[in-house]
Amino acid sequence: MNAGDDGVETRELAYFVAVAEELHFGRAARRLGIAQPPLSRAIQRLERRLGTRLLDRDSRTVALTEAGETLLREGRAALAAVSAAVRRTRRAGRSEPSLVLAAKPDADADLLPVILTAYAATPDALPVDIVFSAWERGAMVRDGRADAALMHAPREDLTGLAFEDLLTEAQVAVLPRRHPLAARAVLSMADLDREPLPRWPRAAPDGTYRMAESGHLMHLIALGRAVAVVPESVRANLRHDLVGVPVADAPPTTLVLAWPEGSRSRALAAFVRCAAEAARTARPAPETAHAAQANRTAGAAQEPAPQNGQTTQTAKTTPAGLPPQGCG
Amino acid sequence: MNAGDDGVETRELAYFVAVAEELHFGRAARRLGIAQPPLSRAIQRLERRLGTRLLDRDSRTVALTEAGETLLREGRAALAAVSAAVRRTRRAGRSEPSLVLAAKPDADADLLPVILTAYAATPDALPVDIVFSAWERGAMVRDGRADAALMHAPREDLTGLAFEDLLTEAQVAVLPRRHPLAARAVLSMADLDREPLPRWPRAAPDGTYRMAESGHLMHLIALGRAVAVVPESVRANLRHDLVGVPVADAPPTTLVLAWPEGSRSRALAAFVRCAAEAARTARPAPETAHAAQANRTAGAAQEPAPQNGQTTQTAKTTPAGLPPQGCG
DNA sequence: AGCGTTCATACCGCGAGGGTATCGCCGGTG
DNA sequence: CACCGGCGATACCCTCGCGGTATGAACGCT
Repeated sequence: MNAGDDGVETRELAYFVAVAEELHFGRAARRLGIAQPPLSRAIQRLERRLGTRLLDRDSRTVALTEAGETLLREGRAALAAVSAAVRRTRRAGRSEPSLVLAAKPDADADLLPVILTAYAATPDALPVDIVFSAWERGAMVRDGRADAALMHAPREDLTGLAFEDLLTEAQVAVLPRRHPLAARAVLSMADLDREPLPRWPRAAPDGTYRMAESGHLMHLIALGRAVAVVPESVRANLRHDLVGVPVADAPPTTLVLAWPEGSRSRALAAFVRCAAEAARTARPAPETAHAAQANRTAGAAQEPAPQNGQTTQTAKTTPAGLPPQGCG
Repeated sequence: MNAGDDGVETRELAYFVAVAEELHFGRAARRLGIAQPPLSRAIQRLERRLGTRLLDRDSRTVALTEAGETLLREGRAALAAVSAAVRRTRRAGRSEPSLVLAAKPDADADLLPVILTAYAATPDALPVDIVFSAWERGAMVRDGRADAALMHAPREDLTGLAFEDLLTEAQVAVLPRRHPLAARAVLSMADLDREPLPRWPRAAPDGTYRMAESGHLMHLIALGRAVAVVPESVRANLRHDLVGVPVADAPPTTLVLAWPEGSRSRALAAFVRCAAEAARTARPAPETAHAAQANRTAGAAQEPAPQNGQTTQTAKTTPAGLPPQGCG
């Protein structure tokens, strides 16, 4: 019933997104591998089709209009959806199927091997490819590059994803062994606020500075250039010159297995079930009390959608297909 | 960094979706308003680009392959995202902004007028357009036709939406006044299972048979052709020949206000906040004074003529700007 | 004023996309 | 079993949209 579009093609969206990101027709055209005039015309055509001005441009500067802002945001989402469709279709067409799991090194609470061996013992287990990424795992699941990802619940943005809790743990501050606070039995966030050092994860929403690898961060900490607040399970793998001190009032972190909303893959459902069970049996200990998932908020990046105490809750869904019973 | 697509255009996706839905090139072509040969070639081109066979066709029958299934699903989502982007951009470009709220007649627990008047009293309240739709409200929010929708939480699919709970209520069975069970003080789902009548909402996930308007359903029930399990608030508006009997083990229903995940609209955020607060304050004190609201139009309009059950009807509610009580 | 930068316009050539005609295949049928 | 009808694929043509080059117009800078 619904044709789905209005003659707006993905190419045009990609063109607009490029211009909106560069705010410069020449650079955008170069990035797109085309000349500048066709790009100008494409934007004009798009504006004509939408019946709205998208960019305020005065031959000296380019700025987004209100409509342009929304098209940038929505257009990115639409392009991501298209390329997710393409990727997932390609993967579904491969003759030898497999699962791609995105993980973050040193951040799986040593659960990864447990999950993998448990799943491998499953009747129709597929091969599982692991890809490591420190800060793109959510995007990888969303755009079809990965089938699932291990992520940290309140810290990372889970909008658009379905997920299953694996393990909730308290957080510790990672400090140099000789740091004044390192001897304390427990800290508070206020203690760290008084530290002159940059703290990680930092609140900065823009991609100012990201840690490509946790080893780098640990090195920085050892050098006395930063402190970090991380899930307590990383204490097990800390360098000898670092210590982890519990932070009493740091919100607990939940390791979750996330996958694209509405996935119908039977294999994925089996993997999720298996991972959840593996996590449950591997950590039979009833977790550290406060499990409150009250504000599992969307706004990891940028400001949260509704600005006042408004909380955006993400729907928690269960894997679609009915997974087969038994996990090894 | 990510171009966003692979040269796959929305037109091609729409073409494929049409064929996949019709499973017939000729009909699909007719539906798309093009001839059949170009459609065949477009599908072939798409298959070549994706490197996968999407349809198994033997000049007598057309069937989806595994990859085709996923492209149908994902492609629909991608097309919805594109048209959502277009619609939202168009709306953002309009000079006189407004909010579009999708509601279901007779299913708002009489909360709609409360919410509307409360929001209208807000400082920068926008005009609110109400569109009624019995079973498409989620899709309307997802694809940008509406900014928000009143939905019922466990009953309706909220994936891809952010939402805020407004009101949780128990469910009642609607029965003809002379029905044997109508005299009972309370029922169980098992009682209804033993009924030979079709029960609504039915479990059938496919769009076998949908009730375009609740009046039709009520009529069917009065005729003794069906029974329904609905939120207890509809008892207030039941026909005289029907009664509502509590169903003890029916899961409670939550009326939620849902909006697109990641919306950045300030107006929407204000509306959501206001609705939540209105619901909270309206609840403890059941309807008394505000029933005679002049603005009752929204909740009262019930007889619009949707011919094929598909059409939705709009009613514009301008903020009269009279009522007291601020919302923030 | 001259120059460089930047977006818009003019004009042109090519190829993708659509149309018509037809073929090949298959299943039903008298 | 030959014929017909329906369907998707192929062949061929044509148009128009997209991209390229050249140039114009507006603006900032020196």
